[in-house]
Amino acid sequence: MPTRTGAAYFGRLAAERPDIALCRASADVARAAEAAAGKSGLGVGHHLVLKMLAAVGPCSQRVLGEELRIDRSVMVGIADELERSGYVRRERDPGDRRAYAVTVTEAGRRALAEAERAVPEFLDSTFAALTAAERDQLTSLLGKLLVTVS
Amino acid sequence: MPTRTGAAYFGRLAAERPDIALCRASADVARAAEAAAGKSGLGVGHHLVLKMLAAVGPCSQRVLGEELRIDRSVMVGIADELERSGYVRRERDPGDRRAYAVTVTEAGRRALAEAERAVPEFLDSTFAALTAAERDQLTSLLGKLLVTVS
DNA sequence: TATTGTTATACTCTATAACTATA
DNA sequence: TATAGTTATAGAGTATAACAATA
Repeated sequence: MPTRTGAAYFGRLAAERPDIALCRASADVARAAEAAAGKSGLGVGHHLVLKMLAAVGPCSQRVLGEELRIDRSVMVGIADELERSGYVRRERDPGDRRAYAVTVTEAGRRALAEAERAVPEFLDSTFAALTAAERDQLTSLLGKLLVTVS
Repeated sequence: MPTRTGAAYFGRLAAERPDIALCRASADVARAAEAAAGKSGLGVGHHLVLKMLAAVGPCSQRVLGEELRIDRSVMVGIADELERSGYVRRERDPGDRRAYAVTVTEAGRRALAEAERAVPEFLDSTFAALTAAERDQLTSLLGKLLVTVS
């Protein structure tokens, strides 16, 4: 039997296996996000840490990592780099001197604001195949999924 | 300022950033898939290769890799392991002697059938938070996304 | 020249274990 | 004992470059 092309097989697979569709879509989106993040000079993890700090205030590295699902051993490097860039300060938490109170600086807020400006365009191009309503639907479905799985 | 907990911050983030929700949901699902695949003895990639071969007939490693998005250098190892398990044969393609015509064996079909039996339960538990209609919605939305991004 | 399969290699992500200083 | 941060390391997953055989 000769070799067939198998073209368009993936479409059938994705229709049958939401898990596979989810993982491949995620890989594509993650790659696009990395490319977009690269332009602003902030990695995705750095961006998220800055964003969370700006939203909830000073946090320990443990809390940042738990919420953002970044391992503490990885968080060390992200905090190092953010600190070296002047975007973050590591102050000791007076209530628990083992922990840092990681704090955004003004420069960090500016870098975040600049990175945030690129987000709508990134989302629009990445999710261009979906209408606004469909995008909301997707967000809602993923939200339900996340509650149980994580 | 004392360190705050930041609990439930991720929910807000996911509601605002479908890309992040997608990537985290995917990571969770992939982990569940790996665990489920581990039980049947077939890795996820091995399972997919067997499934595609059973569905479309003998394929070259290149075609398998392109469709399943597995790099050819990785496909070598998967084909090696499937061959060593007796699930696949590598016959030379008479039409192009550079390429193999990778072919499922009977043992391969049996292993695939057994692995496939575990899939519905895996999907039901992984996507338990969604109704059947919502699961279809998700599949359809991801399908639209995949067409453009990939 | 280009392509299939192969090998070696590298890079990212993630995870684990062990250590320190604090609790 | 347990926890926060740190370091080193190891394992996946993915990607690149170079090579032999063939087209």
